[in-house]
Amino acid sequence: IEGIYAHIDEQTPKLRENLATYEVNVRRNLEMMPLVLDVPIEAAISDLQIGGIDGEEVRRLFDFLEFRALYDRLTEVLDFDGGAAMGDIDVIEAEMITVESPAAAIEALHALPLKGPVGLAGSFNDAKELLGLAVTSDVEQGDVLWVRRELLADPGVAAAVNETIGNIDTDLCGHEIKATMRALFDLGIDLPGLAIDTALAGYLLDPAETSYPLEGLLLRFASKELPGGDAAPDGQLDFGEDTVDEALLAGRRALAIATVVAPIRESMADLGLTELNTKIEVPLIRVLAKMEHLGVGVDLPELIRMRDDLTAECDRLRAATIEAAGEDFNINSTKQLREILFDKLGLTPQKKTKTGYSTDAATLEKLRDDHPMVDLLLQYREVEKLRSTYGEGLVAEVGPGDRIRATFNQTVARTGRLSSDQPNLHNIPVRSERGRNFRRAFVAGPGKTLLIADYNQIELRCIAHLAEDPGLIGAFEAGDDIHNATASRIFGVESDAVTVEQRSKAKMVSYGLAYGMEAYGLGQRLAIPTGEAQVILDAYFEAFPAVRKYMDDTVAEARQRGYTETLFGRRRQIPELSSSNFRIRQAGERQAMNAGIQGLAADIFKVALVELDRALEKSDLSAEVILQVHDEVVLEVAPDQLDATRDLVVEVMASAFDLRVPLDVNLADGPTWASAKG
DNA sequence: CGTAACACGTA
DNA sequence: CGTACGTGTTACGG
Repeated sequence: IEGIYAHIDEQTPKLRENLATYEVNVRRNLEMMPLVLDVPIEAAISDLQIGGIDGEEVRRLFDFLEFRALYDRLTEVLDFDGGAAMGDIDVIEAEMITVESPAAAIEALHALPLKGPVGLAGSFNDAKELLGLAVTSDVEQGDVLWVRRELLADPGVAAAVNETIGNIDTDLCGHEIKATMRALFDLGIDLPGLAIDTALAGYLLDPAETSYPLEGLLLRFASKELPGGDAAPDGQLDFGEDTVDEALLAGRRALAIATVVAPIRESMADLGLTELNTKIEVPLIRVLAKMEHLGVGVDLPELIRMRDDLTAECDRLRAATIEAAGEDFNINSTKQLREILFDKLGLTPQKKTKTGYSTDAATLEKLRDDHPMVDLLLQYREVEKLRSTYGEGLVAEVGPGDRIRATFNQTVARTGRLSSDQPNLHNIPVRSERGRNFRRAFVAGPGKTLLIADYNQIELRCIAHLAEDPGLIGAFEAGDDIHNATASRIFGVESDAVTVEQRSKAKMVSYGLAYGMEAYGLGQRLAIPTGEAQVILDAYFEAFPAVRKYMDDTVAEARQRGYTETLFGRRRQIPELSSSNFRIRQAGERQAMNAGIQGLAADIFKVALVELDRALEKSDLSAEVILQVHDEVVLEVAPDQLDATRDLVVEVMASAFDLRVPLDVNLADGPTWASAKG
């Protein structure tokens, strides 16, 4: 506790700020939910990140921070008596049912009651290989069946799993279950009956968290703990008991999941998240697991060739840049580069970062004519990026069958989008010619071809729908080139008289405003004075007045409620909206403006993905979705089914959701990902 | 070894 | 002084 106080002395201003917003939330909770107040105090303790200290210390901490009044109110309403509530937390314990033969496993699986929520927990080793499966048998008794991997690999056992917990009617529950589903596909096991994933539920309740550990949910929603969870902190030796076996750890987790499901469902219902969860997010888990399981084919020799070519050119450009600089230095070090450019060569700094003058591409672009090394450096940066991130990076991720199997994260992006890692397939280059070449290395499997479908201007269409702007809606309904139509209205010229430059500016404005861009930012991007940018912005809002009203209303509503909500009910807290810091508050306003737009587009896309997978499974087509990039899907298709698959994809994507404007879908096909061009 | 900072790729 | 991400690199503290 002394350590905490010492820390508080340093951090007091920041802590006070956090606690101020926290207090607002608790007060609101107190007013809104006077009967379910066991949640806030637990949340309070975990929010303060002082888990492990007892009630008396919590009280002292509240006291110290001058929140004694709040504490008193909480204890009064909660009947929370300091120490007792913290001390008497139940610990989850499991009684494992283990089986030694396929026959015993099959019998045990069929003997599972499967009544009420069934907790399922996979166990993995460091290499992320599945070690076995824990399935709750009797949650009250704490009985959990453990089936280890060797038994799951038996076809009879796999079939029994499919027939029991794979049954669509099972109330199957998991936590970060996608990884388990993905591993089970290898064994021919499919779990289409999944009803809820508690980590995903945690994300829907608050998408701003960085992770959703089961331990935290268990404490918050069931006031229980997992034993042995408090491993020795990093850097300290753990002199605890012998290694607990994997089966028991997974068993406890399975029980914890089954325990926490009911109150989590209640919370989701309270926030209106049930339909979003059951209709979209949960079904999406299996679709993503399938995509991850299949992976995308790569032309490995081609990829290696590209990497080697880039390496050679990198070496050449690095040498040339250092030669031009007249001094050896680490070209990848911005710190060293700054000294060369601005101290030694005396070039004019453009803008500053936290640690000194910036050396980013925009800066270097302006200095290009001032010294020969600048142009070489820009070339080096471009090639080095391609070499390291995409050349080396992609080659390192190629798996069995020359396929790359990324992870599609469903609980990361605060807007509801997906993200991809290991590798990130959402940022494979496309804009520059050289970068785009990497897409030629993403290929269809043997005897297959790729079909690529993407939504045309989906975010702008979302704006048109949300703002109900007659001008925007009219342009989309007429099927006009939207940037041309916008330019025509902004600059007051006939649509056939719009110049390339005007169209480009209109495009910049359209996308900028979805992010809350202001005149200064627009001016920077268009390389024009802020005043001129303001004129363009004013003209835009005059042409599309409903858009400005939508933006204003959205921010006002978000500020009043403390969160934003998409059309599908996806919530996002934005505490920055009540910050006393002008800059932070403005950032919050931009996030609020963007959340409904990007979020709606993400929701529509998720619906399309789920329905596309469902329609393909129902059809006799063999096509499979293998990639997703925010508004684009890539499918692997048998060439003789191309026409039929195209029809189905367009139909499903275009009708995923009824907006006030049509959803337009672009199609392309070919042997590689490069076949698609916007 | 982990983290911050910078830079830069995508929608 | 435009939103949302993930990765590679260097620098730096423990």
